Formats: sequence, structure tokens, C-alpha cells
Amino acid sequence: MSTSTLLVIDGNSIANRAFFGIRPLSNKAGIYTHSITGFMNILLKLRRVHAPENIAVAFDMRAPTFRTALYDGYKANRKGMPEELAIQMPYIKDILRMMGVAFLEYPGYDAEDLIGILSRLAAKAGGSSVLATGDRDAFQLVTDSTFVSYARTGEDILYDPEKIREQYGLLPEQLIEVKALMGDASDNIPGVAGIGEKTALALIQQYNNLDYIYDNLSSLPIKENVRAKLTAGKDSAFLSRNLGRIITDAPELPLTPETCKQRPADEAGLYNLLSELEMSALIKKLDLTPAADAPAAKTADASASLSHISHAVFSEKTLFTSGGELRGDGINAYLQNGFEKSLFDTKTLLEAGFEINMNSVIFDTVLSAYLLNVNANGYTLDRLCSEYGVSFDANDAASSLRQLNALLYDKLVSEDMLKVLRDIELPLAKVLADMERAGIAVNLAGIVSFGEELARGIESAAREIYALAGQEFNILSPKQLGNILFNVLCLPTGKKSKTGFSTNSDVLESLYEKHEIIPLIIEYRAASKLKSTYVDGLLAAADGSGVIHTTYKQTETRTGRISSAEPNLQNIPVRTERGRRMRGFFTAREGFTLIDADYSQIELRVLAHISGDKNMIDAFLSGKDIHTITASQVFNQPEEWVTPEMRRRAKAVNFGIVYGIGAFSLGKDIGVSTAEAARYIDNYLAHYSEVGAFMKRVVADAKRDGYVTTMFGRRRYIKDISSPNKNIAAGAERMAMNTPIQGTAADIIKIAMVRAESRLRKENLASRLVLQIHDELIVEAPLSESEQASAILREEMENAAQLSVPLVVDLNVGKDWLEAHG
DNA sequence: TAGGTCACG
DNA sequence: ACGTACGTGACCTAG
Repeated sequence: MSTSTLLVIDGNSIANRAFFGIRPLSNKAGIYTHSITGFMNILLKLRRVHAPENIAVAFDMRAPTFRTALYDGYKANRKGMPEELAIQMPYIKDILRMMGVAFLEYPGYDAEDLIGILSRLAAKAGGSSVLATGDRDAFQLVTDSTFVSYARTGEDILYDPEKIREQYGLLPEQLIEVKALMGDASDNIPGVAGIGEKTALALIQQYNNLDYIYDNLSSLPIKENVRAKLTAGKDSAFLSRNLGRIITDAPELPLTPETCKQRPADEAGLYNLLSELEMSALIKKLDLTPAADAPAAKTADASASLSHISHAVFSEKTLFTSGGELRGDGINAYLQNGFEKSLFDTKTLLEAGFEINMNSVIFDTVLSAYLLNVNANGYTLDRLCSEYGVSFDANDAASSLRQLNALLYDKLVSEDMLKVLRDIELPLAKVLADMERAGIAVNLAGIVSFGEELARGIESAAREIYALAGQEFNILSPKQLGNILFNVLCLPTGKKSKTGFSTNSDVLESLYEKHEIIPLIIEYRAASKLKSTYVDGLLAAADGSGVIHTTYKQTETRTGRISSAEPNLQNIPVRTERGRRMRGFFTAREGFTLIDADYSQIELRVLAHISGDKNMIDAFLSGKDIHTITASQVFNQPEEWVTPEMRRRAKAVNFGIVYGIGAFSLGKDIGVSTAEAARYIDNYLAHYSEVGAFMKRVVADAKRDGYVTTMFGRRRYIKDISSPNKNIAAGAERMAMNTPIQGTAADIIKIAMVRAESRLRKENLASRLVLQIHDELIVEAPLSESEQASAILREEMENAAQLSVPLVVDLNVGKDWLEAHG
């Protein structure tokens, strides 16, 4: 039979003792370290005294346990951990991890339960265990092979069954019965009202347990007032017994004797961490030396080997660090301190209300994973682990996260995107969170009345449509509408979709003169869209004070743009007069004004710059209208001879170029034959020859490297660029051509946002960014700041990047979005 | 849940 | 012979 000993420490209890029992001491950064020191001293002493083969440290989690389910008052009045202690907990866990000492925490279990379970596991394996805690509740666990080292100021006391009998006159498990009667104020266990420790002890010494007492309550020779109290408190007593009983068996947990095995220590990491914490005494005690092969000089950028920083992950509304869970008041202290830190999903943490010292944030798992692979759908920890070959353990997410971060960091450095992370995405996360929180005010009454107007139009259009069709049907059902148009009214069919003939606006437009029902259907569709998506959608999204808070998604698009959702504020109507009225309902708050600034032709300017096309650069340098110049070149006419129709077509060609043009689609778009469209393209490329060369180059790059990049190094892998399927390959080529353009423009406006917001804050203005619509920024400014904020916004947008063409910004001010955009 | 449609840059 | 411009998100219907 083995005689191996297991030491199990109640982490919370011992850390608490190390907090209150030791003189507070902080390092230069203002972080208290005395509990870390105290905890480690206790651990080292226990290790010396008991010489355990293995050690485990158990921690409480914030999650509810079976006890809170039994009794919602459980521990309700327990004081939260003091902030100065909470901030030290993750470091304790970091140190344990680096020492190779197992530490355990599971949602649903208190540390004392884990201790109970581990002690019985050890016993079952034929070993013994020492349980170190400052909580006398653990005495109930004492057996011939389970001892409790009770931590008190001064000497620790080791309890075995004999010591329990000596002190209480009871068997260890009978202490559960005592607690059931006397209760426990610190855990808010009620017990029996009026029964204290003395009476409870006496009763159990005499009658052994609750069951005997209550089975024979009427006949027990006890004082009548005690009998009355027991009678009144019967339910409470049995409930309290269940609350106070420590769990000793939980087959659902992945605990085995192996769990507590000592693992190899990371001495270099430990040295770094303890140095950072300025804990030289502990370094000495652990006999640590700097790693011999430590990387020499650290460069400014790659300074942070991520091995020594604390990592936080936001998941299921719980904040974890590499060392385990961080919670309560400690979270903010941790996030506000100056230590370099790596977060998991910075924007979500900010949204959750954490105040984060952004200067200390040097890494973000989700943003990095996005930069490394914009094609993933979702960046959850488990998915990332599987993508990067890290074993994922839901019970030890922080461990997976640490490994993952190291891989992501290295890859980000080797793919040269650390600057995109540090200079663009990380600061942007803060800007976006602030924008979301600020929201934008809307005129609810105006929207409601607009909705009523639309509803009347929808209803009358429907009546006329039914009359013309000779029957009622669901006009919004493409299937039913198709039946009416193509079978009942026998109108000519157009393009067919997977499920039938298309009824989209192109088709309806082509049928416009063929039947008087068509304009009504177009009207019905348009008004329904406005009503359901915008009027009803936005009313539902507004908060109590008429403010709408969108959510910006920072890791959604393949090109580097951000997107907006719930509600989407990046697709508010503008192209039709009636739709545009919606913008009039987005207003500045009382005493404020909206500043609307949008980049003029940013994508074409980016194209001019990255292609280096001389003609296009000259066109922009001339300051003249780019579409007119393009028309003049494509149609070989002097600029003054360019008609509005020629300009319209040239504009479509410019768009088409940016999208990776095809003659068929261009022709369809502007209503000319494919051959005619092809001539426009040929002319275009003849005049802007370096644009054509750039397109060829970028496609070749994509084929060679598998990816394309923006000016700032953002990367998009293009999987299908060499697909044998020509359609797929052609689609991939268009992506390859478009992404550097759209993506660079996205980079530029992101930089402008970060800089503009930083200027506004630095100059102590109350003006703030409220909306971003890809090439447009809206700032809400106090009336008195309007001019200063406008100047800042324009300056930061125009200077966000230095291109070979100017970045031109159109800027307007107004009381609402409609006024400010036009 | 997928497809169709349509709002935006 | 075939499909046919880049990037999004929301709403509706129908299975």
C-alpha cells in the first residue's frame, strides 16, 4: 500500500489569511504583493513540513453552486474579496501554473468541495492527504487518512480524528450536525434560531444527529424553550445540514489522482514574472536565475514575449486570467493597472463596462486571430484552439489561451501585422466601444408619424394590387407574386432563380410598362421595406430615451471594414427622396450638432496611389471631377463635351474597376451591350494602363502567395484563386483585386477614427464620434465646439495616410443627419 | 434555416 | 454552355 501524501490547499482561504495576517506591501507599480508573498510562504512551509508527493490548490468560482440553488441567501452577506486581495489572485495562480502546481476551480463547486473530493480520491488510492485551510468547516472531512492543517495566526494546528474528539467530543462528520443547528453567520447558513454553539454541541454529543433529535423531539429530556426552538427551526435545520455538508464525491468532474501530479516548472517564466512583481525574496527562496538563453536585446516592437504577462479572457460574462478566474472588484484594478496585458476580445470587455487602461493592452487574442485569418467565421476560444492545434480544456480555458496567444503572437510578428494590431485594431476597439455606448439620438415621434404615412400607402397599394390581380395574395412572397405576374397575368418572365422566376426590382423595372400592377408592386415593396426594416426596426432598437446603440463588429468582414448590426446603422436609406427622410430622424441631442465628414472618392484615390497610375494621379491632383475626366478619356472627348449620360457611364466603369470588372455586368448595370461595355473597359485600361498592370500584379501575387495585402499590411487569404472552376477562380480574382482597395480605405478611416478621437479627448472636448459608415464619420459636438471639432475631424481624416493624391474630405454640419450630409 | 430581396458604402 | 462586380445586415416567406 502506498503511503503517498497529497497536500490540498484552499486557495481562497489561505490567500485571505495571507492578506489579513500580513503587513500590506506594494511594489513600485502600486500593486500589492504581500498576499502573494504570504501565500507562497505558507505553501512552501507546508511543502517542507509535510513533504507531500503532490500538491493541489483549489479555488472558489463565482458561479452558483448547488448551495445557492438550495438556498438563495447562501453566502449572500459574505463580504466580497477586498480589491487589494482580488488583484493579487491572478498572480498567485500564474505563479502556481509556472511552478507546475495543479490548481483547480470548477463552476458549481466551492473550494472546500474540491478539497473534499480530492481527499477521498487520495484515500481511495491508498494515500493520505493534508488539507490546508483557515476554515473550520473542513474539520468534517477528517479521517484516519485525511488531516486538516488549520491555519491560524501563529502556529498551524494539525487536526486528526483524535484532536477533533478532544476538542469537540464528536466524530468529525458530526460537526455537520452541529452546524445544522447553530448555523454559520459567515456563510449565511441559518441553523435553528436561538440555538448557539454550546447548545448545538451539547445536543449532538447527547443524541448524535438531527434525525434522532427530530424523531424523538417530543420525548427528549430537554428544556422546553429549546424544544420549542427546535420545533420551529426544523426545516431550517435540515436545509442547513445540506448546505453545510461538503461534497466528497463528484464523478462528473474530471478529477483523478493524476490531476494533482507535479508538472515541470517554467523557471524562466517564473523568474520574469517575479522580477516584474519585484519579489526578489521569493526568487531567492525558489532559487531562480534568469534563463541562460534568454533573448538578448528586446526590440521596441517585439518587446513583449507574451510568456510573462497575465492574460484575460472574457467568456460567458466571467473574466479569466491565465492564472484562473479574476472577478469582483479586482477586475477593474487589474484592467486599470500599468502591467502589460493581453486580452481576449477587448471591445466586448469594454462593452461590459470594464475600465481598461488601453496603454497597457499589448495584445488581443480575437483581434489577432482575425488579422491572421479574416476568413474564419467566429473567433471563439475553442474554435481557435482547434484551428491552431492547441488542446482545449473548458475547465482550464486560461491554459489553452496562454498557448494560443503565444502561437498567434509569433505568427502576427512573422506576418508583419503587429503594427496593424497595435496601431489600428487595439485602439480602435476602444473607439468603437465608446461610439456604441454614446449611441445616436432619434426623433421617435417623427419616425412613428412617418410609419403611419407609410402604412396608409402600403394598404392602399395592396387594395389596388388585389383588384388588378383579381385575388388577394401575399405580395411579399416571391412565390405568390411570381404566380400572379407570370401565370395569372401572363407577363413575360425574366431571370429564374433556384425556386422559380425572379421578381426582383430589375425584373419589375423591365415590366414597368407592361402592366399597371407593376408600379404598385414596386411601391408596395419600397414602402414595406422602409416600414419594416427602418421605421419598425429602429423604433424597436431605440432605448427609453430615444437613443440607438448599434454594435460595431470589428472581426466580421473579409476586407477589414467594420460592420454594424442590431441595428445596422450603415445602411440607412439615402438614394431615394422618401427613404432619405429617415436620415432626418437621426439628430443631435439638445445643445449639440452633428458634424458629417466623408471621404471623397477614397477607393479610387487609393487605387491611384497603389497602382501608381500617372494619369489617375494627375486627374486627382487637378482637383477636377474624376468621373468627368474618366468619361473624357473613355469616350475620347474633351471634358467640356462630356454629357451627363457619359459621366454616368464613366462613373459605373470606375466602380466596376474597383470591383474587378466584367463587361457583362458593367453592360447590364449601365444598360449597354456587353460588347459596348467591353469597349469602355478597353479604353479605360488604355488610358489608365498602370491600373491594369496593378490588377494583373495583384492577381499574380494572390496566386503565388495565396493572399493579398492592403497598404498597411492587413492580409486576406484568397483560397480559390487557382480553382479549376473558372467561375470560382474569376470570383477569387475579383476579390484579390478589390480587397487591397477596399481594405486600404478601411485601414485609413480606422486610423482617422483613432486619431480624431484621441485629439478630441486630448483637447478636452465633449465632442465624440457617434457613427461610421465606411467612408463617412459623424461626430456629435456641443454647439460651442462645432468649429474646433470640425477642424480636428477634417485634419485627422485628411492626414490619416500620405498618398500620392490628396485625401479630400467633404464636411457639413447640421442638426440632423439629413441636414449634415447634403 | 435557406433563399430572395433590398438597404447601404 | 454558363454565369456574370466588391463588401455588408435585416426582414420576409416557406419548408
